[in-house]
Amino acid sequence: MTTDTSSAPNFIRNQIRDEIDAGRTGKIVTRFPPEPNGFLHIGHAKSICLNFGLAEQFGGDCHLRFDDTNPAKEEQAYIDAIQEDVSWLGFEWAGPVRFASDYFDQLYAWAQHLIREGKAYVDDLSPDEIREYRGTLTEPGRPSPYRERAADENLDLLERMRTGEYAEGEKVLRARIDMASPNINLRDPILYRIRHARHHQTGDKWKIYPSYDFTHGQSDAIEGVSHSICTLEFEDHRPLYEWFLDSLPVPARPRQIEFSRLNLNYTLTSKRKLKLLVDENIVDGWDDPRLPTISGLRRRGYTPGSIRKFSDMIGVTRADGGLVDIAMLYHAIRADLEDNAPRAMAVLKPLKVVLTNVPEDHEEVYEVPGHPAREDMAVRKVPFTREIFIDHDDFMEEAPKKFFRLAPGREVRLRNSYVIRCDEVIKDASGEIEALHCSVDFDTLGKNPEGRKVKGVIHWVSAAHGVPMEIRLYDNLFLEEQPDRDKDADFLDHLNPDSLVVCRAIGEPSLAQATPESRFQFERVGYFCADRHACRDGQLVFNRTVGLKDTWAKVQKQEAQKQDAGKKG
RNA sequence: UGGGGUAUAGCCAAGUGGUAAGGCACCGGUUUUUGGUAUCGGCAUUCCCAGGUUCGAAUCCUGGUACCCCAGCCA
Repeated sequence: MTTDTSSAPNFIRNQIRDEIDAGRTGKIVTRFPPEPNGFLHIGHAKSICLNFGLAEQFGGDCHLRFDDTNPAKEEQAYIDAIQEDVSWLGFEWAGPVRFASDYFDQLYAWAQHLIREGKAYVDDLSPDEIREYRGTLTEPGRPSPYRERAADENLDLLERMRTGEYAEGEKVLRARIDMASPNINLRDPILYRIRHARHHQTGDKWKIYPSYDFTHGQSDAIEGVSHSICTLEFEDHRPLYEWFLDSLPVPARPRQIEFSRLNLNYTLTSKRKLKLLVDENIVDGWDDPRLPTISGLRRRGYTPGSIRKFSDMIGVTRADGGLVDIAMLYHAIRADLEDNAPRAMAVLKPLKVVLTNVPEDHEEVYEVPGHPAREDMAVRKVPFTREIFIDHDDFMEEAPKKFFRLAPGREVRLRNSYVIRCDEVIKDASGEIEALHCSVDFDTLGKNPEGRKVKGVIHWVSAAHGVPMEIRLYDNLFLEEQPDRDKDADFLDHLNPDSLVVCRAIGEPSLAQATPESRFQFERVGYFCADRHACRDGQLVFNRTVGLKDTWAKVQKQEAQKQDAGKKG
């Protein structure tokens, strides 16, 4: 898979191009600024591809900066996981990993600067009172009684907040802007709040922590970020972002640009809700293959290239309220794996077939290409014996005409091997099919049979040589396109009870060598990835990344609908 | 009902006054020892709606409509 830089244009890229052409900008510096309060998901991947992609395209830098201003929600484990995800996607940040907390000293000095300028004050109002004084969407706010405090007093109070003299919630530092602004973000936003919490980077040094608004733009400025790209919900914060840059002696003048965040159907891209699924053990951790987390996609079998391709496909715009079809993600990974995944045969629902005209001790071994179009991939040895397994879905006792597979009296090609005919169906006492007796046409190896056309080809595995495997068939976690659309309902009501189905499968012997995270196409079935945790110590465990397109399933569905309509009509 | 945004096909999305790119999905043909892949063809007389300007409008103007975001000491 190519890791070439995206060629897809977008409004941000066009804008930067124009700025460069007009000589209005210097070095391009972007940043990816996650808060380490959870794992990254596909929506973050879009932002990562955008920010790192822009830096690559324009010969600039992209920083990785943790926006760690709220120690109550953050953990070192998330910091580690986020770095691994970004690296896995194939991006390298410029310079060291950065933290907003690296700038806490500077931020504090700037807060003092604001106080001296009469642009900030310590407020003693309680959280409830602050909300009340803030007004509503349609009514202006009122000034706090503490708004006119003298600079010296404010300086002293802030210092005492810093050293832990007050309890949480007792005091805050606020910007002094405009309590009547129609933009609520400008109604004296909070700059610092008291938190007696240990911070993962700064330990117990601070008892107060700066807010996002007071941190973000200044951090960008300190790092020399030229373009600070974020999602649409921060658009209303831009005047505030600029107010701080205008009010402080910052070393650079970054510009904030917003784009719309990604919504994918049949899943969730809300960190809070993903965390709930993890915390409630509804899924198997943050890297559960059903989650749209980067680590979940990885474990499911997605490649970095496929995620980058997907990002290119969906584009970058300011249009909101959209919902991207997950079929696009499926397309992206199929396109990658079609070219790059070696092929193998695996039987998910084994049905024994006895080839009655093959001697008991007969054995032949085929050398089969690893990939139909890639000669660089190693050939594999596929043994053929009297007893084999085929997939239950490839046999029907009473088969419709359009069924090109095995049925009593019908012929089918064993992939890479002979044409066989089904002579007899063996059942147990309860009437369940136990095995099939078939006969081989030995004149069909590598050539078509005389005088008749055999349309069907099915995969199979030698019973004597096949290796047992656990296969995990993953499907969408939710049944609804937008599980959290109804704000008053519980999105958990839409969970798909069949999002994970486990199969006891049998694979061709070459699969015994599969290493964790190796990917295969199981021919006629789908793409599978050896589970990075469970596939070890001789255990073979594969996750279904995505199925192959299935025209037969589509035909079946249409036939069923026709029958339904027939009954009703 | 204050403020800030967004509307182009089932979905994503180019397009910036010269006569609607592309991708996904879908439908059909060809090839095929994967009902896969590949390949060929189809898929918006019209751009949220209504007026207006213009030789010419998705693009400009006016007035509507729908949807998204904001009232955390979260980010």
